[in-house]
Amino acid sequence: MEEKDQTEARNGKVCVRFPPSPTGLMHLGTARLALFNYIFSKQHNGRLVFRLDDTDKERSKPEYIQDIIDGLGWLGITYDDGPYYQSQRGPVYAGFLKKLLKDGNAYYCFCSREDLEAQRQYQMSRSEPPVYSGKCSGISLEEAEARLSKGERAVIRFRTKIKKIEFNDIVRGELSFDSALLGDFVIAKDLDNALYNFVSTIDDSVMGITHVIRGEDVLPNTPKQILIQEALGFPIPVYAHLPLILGPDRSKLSKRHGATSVTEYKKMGYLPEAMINFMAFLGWNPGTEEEVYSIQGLIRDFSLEKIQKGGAVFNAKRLDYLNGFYIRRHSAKALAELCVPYLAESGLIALDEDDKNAYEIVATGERIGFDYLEKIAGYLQPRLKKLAEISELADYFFARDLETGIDMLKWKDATAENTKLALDELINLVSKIGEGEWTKEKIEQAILPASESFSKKINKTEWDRGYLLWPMRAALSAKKMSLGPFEIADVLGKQKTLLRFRAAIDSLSL
RNA sequence: GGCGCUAUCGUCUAACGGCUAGGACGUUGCCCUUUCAAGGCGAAAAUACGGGUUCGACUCCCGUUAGCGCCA
Repeated sequence: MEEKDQTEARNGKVCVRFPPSPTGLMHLGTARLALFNYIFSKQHNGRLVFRLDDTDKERSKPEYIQDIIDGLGWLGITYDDGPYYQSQRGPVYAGFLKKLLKDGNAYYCFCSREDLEAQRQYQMSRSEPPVYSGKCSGISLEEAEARLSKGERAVIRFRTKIKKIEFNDIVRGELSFDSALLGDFVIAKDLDNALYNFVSTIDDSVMGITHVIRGEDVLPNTPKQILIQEALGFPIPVYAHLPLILGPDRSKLSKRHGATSVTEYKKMGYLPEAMINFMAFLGWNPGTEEEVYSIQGLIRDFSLEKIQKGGAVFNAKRLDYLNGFYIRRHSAKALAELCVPYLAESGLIALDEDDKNAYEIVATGERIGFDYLEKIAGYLQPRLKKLAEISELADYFFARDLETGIDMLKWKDATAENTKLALDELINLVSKIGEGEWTKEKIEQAILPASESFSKKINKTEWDRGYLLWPMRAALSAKKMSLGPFEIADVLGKQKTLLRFRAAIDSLSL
């Protein structure tokens, strides 16, 4: 409720921001921050500003910017304003630095790195807080500028007022910091090179950000930012510091965990809706037992107040489960459409430039329609955790010759002779099914009863359909694990099914 | 070293100060089944520790421990 009051007090739209540093690919932690800001802005009919905090010129790369933009696009996270680039906003920051200098809220510091380091070591050895001594705080602006013009080097420090800084964090409640422990901190290397902490504060204020929703790793920066905002007469935004996403070792998710970028998840065949659902439930839950949430559901039920305070370890198995769940929710048609790029990527099929509904099986040159893919997708649906797995699970539908042989084809203790008998029987049964009635049900009706009597035929006392069905499945798939035999036969069609049975008999080399 | 944040099954989490501490993933047993999945029904699995406050503490307070974060 308090949050609402502060929101209204801003006399306008709620405005949030997503300001990644493009110094690496966008991983889950960053994407989740974007997601929560997006949801919050939608809930309040507000505005989301996209800003690239690219002041680190060495580490910021255009390809990382592209990766972030691609990732957001894929997840369906849109923004209302931006992207802004901090690297292009130098004059704005210089202006505010000059103002602080002129008002005496900042000053030039000529202390050398070595002196500062020595002082810090000394303070730490005496268990004192490592704060700047304030040695240069008495140097007037005129004197400082004179020294600068003579080529002396200096940084710009903020003149910290000793006070208790208190603010209300939506996630963490009342927080208070003693500014004496901060000292006069550095805000810029010089007028043209303001530091991260300073520029992001300036931008948040200038851009009218009402709610700063960010990771708790920057929580210790907040008092400094509030001090800067106060000195410049800016309103203080509402803060919400979210718990971090952790790697398996419980440390902040980063590159060394192999933190996968969002675009990488796309390549592996994760669905954006699964990613959204998964990310939202890292640190948040609706307080009910409902665990399936679309973006619309999140906009309806999400609230910052319900966010967990502790960091959340990323659980890949759960993501896989969710992804499989969402895959199963699609229609066979929709799933097949999603799978086409993966099948093409792995070289199983080629797209037809002229006919959007036609594909070519690369290994055989055979032309197939979309219905072939749709059938496969429908059958494979329960086994798919990631879209990219389609290629491995469906490869035998796109193969020319299969490697079978006795070890693959025999069921349990069956001999090569038994197995040949089974395949002969299958050819016989299948031949009787007309092309026009070639469906999974018809094939099953033709073969299942025979499979029940077949074990007797080869003098097995135990009733076991496997003596007929395993060779069938193996002959059609050449795999120890695959779809059911009737499903495969259905997809393959009568001709290819018979062909594979004969090839299997040949592979027995009797 | 200083400051800060955090603490419920292996993981994500639920539980106005009041039930056998609930759910999900994972693990596991059974069912279904030619294989592998999916599905159905079960099981094991947690309040970090120590003090208070209270008739009663996962919940509130203090301390300890541990983890993490920030500062160079």
